[in-house]
Amino acid sequence: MKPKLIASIERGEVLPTSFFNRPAAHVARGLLGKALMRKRGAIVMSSIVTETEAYEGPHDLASHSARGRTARTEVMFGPAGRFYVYRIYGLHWMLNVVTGDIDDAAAVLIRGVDHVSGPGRVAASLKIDRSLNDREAVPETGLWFEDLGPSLPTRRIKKTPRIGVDYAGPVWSAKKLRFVLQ
DNA sequence: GCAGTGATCATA
DNA sequence: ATGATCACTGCC
Repeated sequence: MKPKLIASIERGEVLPTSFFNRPAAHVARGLLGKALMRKRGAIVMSSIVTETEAYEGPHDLASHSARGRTARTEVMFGPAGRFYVYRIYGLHWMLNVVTGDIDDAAAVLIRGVDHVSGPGRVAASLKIDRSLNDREAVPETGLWFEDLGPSLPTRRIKKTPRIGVDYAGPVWSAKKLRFVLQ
């Protein structure tokens, strides 16, 4: 399904930096049901976040930051509310938003919006690439989040292990840090 | 099931 | 410089 044009939907409040300056799991859960806004030229699109994954700090063996501070992961060690965008398998862009305090090195992966399933497809549908890396989630960037209203009831949120993180070992691959809007 | 695809990082 | 790995997707 194509994202709706902004003209046809109600506008919400821009999520502030403080929203992201919390533990990754809280942010991942909190982002479900929020609007992911994308502005390119004169076109503004709005998509509802339906699936996320939390990647905690360097102690989380599934997190890129567990490998230490590198050129790629540098943004994870920075302030909350910035995007961490990287390419995987030479093909797909992954969209994350950094969470927690500086040096927490945590982030949330956007895995699904509306009827778009899979993080690579999310980025493709929103025309997201490296140019968004290390940019702030504010309207001026052209990519940001908005709160549309009341928070979701817990029963609509399903928690499961994260996808594709077997390399993290039995303990961290089993942690229920994936959040899906039912 | 598995090929495609290339950046990234450790090793040298 | 070289090689392994990869928070995936699409087609068999």
